[in-house]
Amino acid sequence: MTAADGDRDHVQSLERGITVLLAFDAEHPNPTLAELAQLTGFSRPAVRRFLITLERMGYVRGAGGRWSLTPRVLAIGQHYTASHALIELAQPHLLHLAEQTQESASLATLDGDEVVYVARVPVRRIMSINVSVGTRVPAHATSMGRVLLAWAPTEQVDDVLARHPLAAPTPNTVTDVGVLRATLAEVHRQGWSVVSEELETGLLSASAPVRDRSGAVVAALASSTSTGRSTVEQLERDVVPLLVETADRITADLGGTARAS
Amino acid sequence: MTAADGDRDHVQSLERGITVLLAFDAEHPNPTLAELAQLTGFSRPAVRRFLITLERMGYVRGAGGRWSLTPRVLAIGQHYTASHALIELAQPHLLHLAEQTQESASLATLDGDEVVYVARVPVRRIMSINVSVGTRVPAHATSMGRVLLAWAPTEQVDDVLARHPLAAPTPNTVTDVGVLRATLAEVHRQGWSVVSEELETGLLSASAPVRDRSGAVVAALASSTSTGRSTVEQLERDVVPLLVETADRITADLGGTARAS
DNA sequence: CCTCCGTGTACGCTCTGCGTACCTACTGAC
DNA sequence: GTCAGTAGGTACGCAGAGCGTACACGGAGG
Repeated sequence: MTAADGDRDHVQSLERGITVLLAFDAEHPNPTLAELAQLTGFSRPAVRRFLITLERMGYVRGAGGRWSLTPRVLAIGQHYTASHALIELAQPHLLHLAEQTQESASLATLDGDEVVYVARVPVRRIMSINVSVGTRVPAHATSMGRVLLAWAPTEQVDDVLARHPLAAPTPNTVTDVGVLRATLAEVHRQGWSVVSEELETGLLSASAPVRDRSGAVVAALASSTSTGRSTVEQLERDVVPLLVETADRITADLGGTARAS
Repeated sequence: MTAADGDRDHVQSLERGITVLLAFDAEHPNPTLAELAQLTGFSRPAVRRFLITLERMGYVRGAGGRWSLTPRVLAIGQHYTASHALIELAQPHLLHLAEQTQESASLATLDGDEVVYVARVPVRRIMSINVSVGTRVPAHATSMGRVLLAWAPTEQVDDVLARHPLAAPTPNTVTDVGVLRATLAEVHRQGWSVVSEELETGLLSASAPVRDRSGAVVAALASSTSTGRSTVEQLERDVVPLLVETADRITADLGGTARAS
């Protein structure tokens, strides 16, 4: 159409259909057809076609002029989990870590400039937001993100640090690129990271890298607590060794070795 | 095309695109383009178009002739969670229940003849399969399924029980329709369900209903343990009251009351 | 009664999406 | 070195999938 759209190898209906699926959220849990049309910007008949297709596939349900997502939507995410052996493998180790520390244990991966939780054993509610598998947080402000960035390709790190301004969820968040680079070097050297109150006030967490058989860091293991129950010093002394050991064990399960790189 | 396909209001490209996305699984975590074409039955150029579209949306990544899912896929499932206030609301109660019982706590919903876990706090690994949010199990063989069916519309129950043969994962699984109906009536009457070793040998679980403000049962809360650590009698005596109380509290959070119906 | 909200349907046009066919790049056998 | 045999990319022309406009309909509220 408008020349700029001229994208070859782009399947319009697929993107539009997924856009419709994603239009369901906390603000619009049971939209009407007209509402969805407005939200997505597509015509009503178009949205209706997508909805009917999605309904046949079992992802949405229409009743009384209102539409809603079905739990089958959750199955889509399962395919990510299933296709990454690491996640299934890590589960028992996360449980063990959570039991030993009596704190929430998490496994996360880097996606762009964000950290994505891919497995989790919650113990207490510490964060204000409800962290679950799939939740994303800014990488530079978390111990998991620091670990993942510390071993990431240079260009990827540059890319993340180049974003301005870097989000600062708390007054403590380090956003100075120079300081961050130094921190990453330090994390790389010592093999773990502890971050205090940079993502959320009162939140404290430690993280260690998990490697695949090629030695590449593919995930970060973390244990999170609150400033009310622990301190940076306690974490470094008591939790970090356990964390590193657990991460190395997951690495070993993946067929890797815990060498530095 | 072949007349039989003549389905109006069906968007082919959307269904095909999602089919490509779902072709990634444990057996095919890093397929090649040709592999995906074979798996889905679509032509290579078609699959390529879908992949490129999905890649632009951030759901897949292609490298070295191999494709893989990105963690962004998990975000799709988040929309289900976000659009159901119940799930977010229930989280702290699940944590509390898990802490008090020192056993895994789960919240599930009915979808067709299966129960789908929609929230979960794992404590120990008891089941052989890795249960996570999105996991599906046959409804008739679980305490959660029994609870959900006990309050489901008659026709839905008929529909589930009409499936032959009903799956029998263990020798203990009740598959006799008459017995099941009697059990459902009993569950409805007493307000909870305990099931022993019908889904998996050694697995024991109790469940209670969660209602919305209209009084309809919308989810089942469960606590699971193993025959090695508890018995049906212990569960009924110690866990069921706690379970019912917790379920009622979630119901109250939803603005409902714990009346029978 | 009419109006305003909403959904469903018909229909013709266009451009999206289709697959065939062909080309290129790499790998390994011999 | 050649030559299959494998893979992925691309061009292209056709068909029909998917598009939006326009209209019918049904219920709620004035």
